Formats: sequence, C-alpha cells, structure tokens
Amino acid sequence: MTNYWLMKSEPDVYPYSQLVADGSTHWDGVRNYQARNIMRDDMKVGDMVLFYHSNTKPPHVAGLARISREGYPDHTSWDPNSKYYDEKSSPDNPRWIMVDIEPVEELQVVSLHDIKDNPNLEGMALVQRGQRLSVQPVSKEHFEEVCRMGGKQ
DNA sequence: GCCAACGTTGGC
DNA sequence: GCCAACGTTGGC
Repeated sequence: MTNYWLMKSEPDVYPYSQLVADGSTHWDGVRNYQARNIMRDDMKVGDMVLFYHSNTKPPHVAGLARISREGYPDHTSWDPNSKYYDEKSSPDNPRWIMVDIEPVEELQVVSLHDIKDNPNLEGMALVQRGQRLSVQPVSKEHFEEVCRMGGKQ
C-alpha cells in the first residue's frame, strides 16, 4: 500500500531542481523525533512525496518524489564536521534516521496560498496552525488534489 | 525582521 | 515531573 507524504526543503539549501540533477538524495539532517519516527517506521519504498519549498516566496509544492530507500541511520549525526552532528549519536547507537528519495515529476507551482484557498484541501496538516513538522503525512485525496493543481492528471 | 508556535533542555 | 528559558521553524 502506497502512503503519501510531504517533505519540506528550503530551496536555498536544497531545491527540487537539485534533486532532479542528483537523481536521488539522502534526506539527512532531520533532528525532530516525530519526523524521525515517521521516516523510521512509516515510510516505505514507493511511497509518494510532495516536495515542498519552505521559507521562500511564495512557499509552494514544487514537484513529486518517491521514497527509494527505507529508513537507515543518518551518518551525519556522528560526523563532528557536520552541522547536523549530535554527540549522543554513534554508529553503534544511531539516534537519527534518514530515507532516500528520488524525483518523479516536476509540478507547476502550487502555492501555499492556493492550498489554503482550496476547500478540497481542508484539514491538510500543512495548513494547520503551528504545524512545523518537516516530514508529514498527506491523505491520498489531498495528494491527488495537489497533483491536479500542479497540472498533473 | 518579527513573532507565534512549539520542541528541547536543565534546574529544582 | 514541572516549567522557565531558550532555540528553531517558517509564514508574514
């Protein structure tokens, strides 16, 4: 069974175009337990992802991606030279998890504003007050609606 | 740049 | 186990 997710990235840091250029990437640097648990327990190969650009004007969904590798230890967590270093994580006892994703298809920009304006997307985690999780579940219906808004049939 | 929301830390 | 202080997120 395919699940659907939304993953946030700041385009200054890692835009969707970079994922397309790279062919795939490991989603490192997540240091939030809720997001980690989702990546560790819930994300499966083949699950579909809305790739969201945060902290930009306007914030928007930029494209579709797919989980290409299930959760495994985030090696940046025990790399002292990484900005994601966590002294409490080690190869023997990894605290943080990442997944790999690959690009599927670029979408026409679906802005946060348009998402908020679409009654079919009511209740989407993204538009709920104070929702800051960088990795969040999306219902099949909401996923498909965003795809439609992005010009995909 | 502001600030609301919220997660984490650490003293007690 | 409470909670104040602090840091981060991310829209505006």
